[in-house]
Amino acid sequence: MTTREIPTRQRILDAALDLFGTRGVDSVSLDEIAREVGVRKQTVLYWFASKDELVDAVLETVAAELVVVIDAAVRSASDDPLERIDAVVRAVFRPAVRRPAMLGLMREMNRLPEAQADRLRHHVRPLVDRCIEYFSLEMDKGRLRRADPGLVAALAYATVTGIATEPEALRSVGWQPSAVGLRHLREELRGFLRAALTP
Amino acid sequence: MTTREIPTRQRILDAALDLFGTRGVDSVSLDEIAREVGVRKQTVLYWFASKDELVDAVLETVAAELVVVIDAAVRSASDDPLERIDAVVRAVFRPAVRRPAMLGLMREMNRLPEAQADRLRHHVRPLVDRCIEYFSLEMDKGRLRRADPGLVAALAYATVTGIATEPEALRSVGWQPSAVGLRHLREELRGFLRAALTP
DNA sequence: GGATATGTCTACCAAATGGTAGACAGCCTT
DNA sequence: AAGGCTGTCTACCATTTGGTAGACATATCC
Repeated sequence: MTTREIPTRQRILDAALDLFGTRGVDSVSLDEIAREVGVRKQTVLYWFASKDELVDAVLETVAAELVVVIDAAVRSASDDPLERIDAVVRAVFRPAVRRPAMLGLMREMNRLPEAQADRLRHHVRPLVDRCIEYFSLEMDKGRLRRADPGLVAALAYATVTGIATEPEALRSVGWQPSAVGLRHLREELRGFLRAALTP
Repeated sequence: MTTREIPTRQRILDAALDLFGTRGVDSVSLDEIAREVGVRKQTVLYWFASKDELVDAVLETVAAELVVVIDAAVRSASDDPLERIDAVVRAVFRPAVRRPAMLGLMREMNRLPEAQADRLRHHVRPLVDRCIEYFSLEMDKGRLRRADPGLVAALAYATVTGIATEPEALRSVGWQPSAVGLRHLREELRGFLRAALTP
């Protein structure tokens, strides 16, 4: 294996993300991941000492990517808070289009054993704090509807990710998770959030 | 086993709901359910031919209960659409307080294999249709913000259930799923939806 | 060129899982 | 009283799972 190719470890992480995301962490066996990568299970266990460790690594990857992408959106060009929020929404939806498994994994995050959930919170926490701070600021300026900034941030977050990770409700009304479907949805959501957040 | 006690079948359903909801369908074994009920695994398999069938039965129970409770809320006393929506929100949150596993199971609904998801949709579909019809009507009357009624219904639904089933985001801001925490949350959500849905 | 390190493999294993076969005890009907 | 039905049990089983031990090949360093 020459050093020019994608290293095995990375390929394992990629395959694991896709499989965990689409079918759930517990339903996917190491064997399956190994098969997907074209390697033996023991090779997976060589790079990650246990399945738990692999799960942690995948979650960290996702969390880190999300944090980066949302963070970039939060301090986007525009000064208008609603434009900023829309940028965040776009940022959350973008990975959904490019990589549907990402959304599944966000859903998986809510059903982790407490130990793993804790490690994850540690990553996301600073981001949440920053958002709350920002919301609070804009509320003081009167540019966002006055309310408990923490709860509003959580509500907005839960709304966006709830929509993103709960395709069931949306599919029931004929919506399809295609790129164009997502754009339509995002536009509707934009109006929804705009109305909910402005004074 | 006299007929006065709770029949085994029901006790199995109850235990399965709790376990599936809190720990996820795949992570719970038949043995575990049986142990919870105080019976052997083979007794579980006597009442439900396979694990799949048990899962189906549990989901049907939950779906049926949700449909009834939401349906009742939809045609609640008040004529004000926002009061009605609030009644629905209350209806969704009530089981959350009384039986946290219910929420977990609602989350599980989004990660079912396609066959089971289909059977479930069949239950929920009429309810969704009714909601869409209602939204459409109120929009015509100008009492709700004009928009694609299907998408708005889905958004509202996803918002509520997203919030209800995604405690992660809320716990990050110090919110706790206690009865009083839920009340506080519901009040904030009420304002949120009111703003988002009114013209 | 030989030693060492790295990465992947073959060969196992113990535990758990969903599921089957069939015994058996109590109840109901005749 | 006898035979059948119902509900639960004991005893297995094949498969899958996460994980271990150690062989083997290739590359790197001295």
